[in-house]
Amino acid sequence: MSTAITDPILDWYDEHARDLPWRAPDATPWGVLVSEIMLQQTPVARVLPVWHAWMERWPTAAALAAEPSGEAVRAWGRLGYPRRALRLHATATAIVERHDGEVPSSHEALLDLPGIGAYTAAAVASFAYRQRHAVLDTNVRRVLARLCSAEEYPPKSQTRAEVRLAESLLPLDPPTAARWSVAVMELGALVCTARTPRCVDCPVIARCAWQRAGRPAYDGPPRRGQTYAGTDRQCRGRLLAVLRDAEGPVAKPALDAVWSDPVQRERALDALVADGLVDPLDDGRYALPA
DNA sequence: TAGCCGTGGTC
DNA sequence: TGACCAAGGCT
Repeated sequence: MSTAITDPILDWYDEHARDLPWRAPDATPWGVLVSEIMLQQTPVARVLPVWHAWMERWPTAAALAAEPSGEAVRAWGRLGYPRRALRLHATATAIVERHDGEVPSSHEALLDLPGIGAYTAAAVASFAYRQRHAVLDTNVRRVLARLCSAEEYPPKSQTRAEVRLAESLLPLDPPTAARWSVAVMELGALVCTARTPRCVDCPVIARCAWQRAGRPAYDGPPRRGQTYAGTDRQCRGRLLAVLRDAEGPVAKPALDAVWSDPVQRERALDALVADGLVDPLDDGRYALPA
């Protein structure tokens, strides 16, 4: 633990943290969990309205578990990666069945829930229950890569060295560790950004190895560009949007209309059914899952 | 483990 | 303008 790094970032966070609803004093563990799932690969600005509507409608895990999973998929709207909605519904069900309706507080129990991996388990345990865990998301990995390794970007996949580094920086006191975790994430989101870091606003610029090295440009393998137009993903998105926007079941021609290539369309539709995002009815129509 | 899984904003 | 990016997880 190095207070020379942690203290300035904690102080910076106290002054500059965004006022986000899932950080409010009255935020529930369920609200924190919902926010973490929604925020996976999705910007805060797009999550905010959906989170508010979601929490209004389903203030508890039990409330969500009482409804068909298709309602979760519909309420997910255009957040993207709709399997997250399905898994969040499954997690709500598991919380009711296995944890008496309460979001579990142990990292291990959280990890057992569908759609919750190492990051999200650590985030919920830290932010909802003030525990001490290394919280390694894309923001934290980037901050630590620059601050401690003089690299512009972290490695493509997470390494044990990164985990060890994050653990070594964690303050010993659990509530302080939890605040530190959210503080580093916030620093990465607002100052130590991927594209154009605002180093002039950085509270630890004097300690930054990347800064000292002259901010060398990333020289690793090319960071994968994810093309989208024409992919199965785009096709799936179009098909699911038809079902989301419809009141009830939809006839096949309505789906055929949104994608011209029949081979790709059928493949995508089959995959949506296999994923449980689409329910093929006996009468030949399609619906969101019951 | 690399590839897959949505969507929209940014520069 | 199009490539890159945004609080990952699963197989």
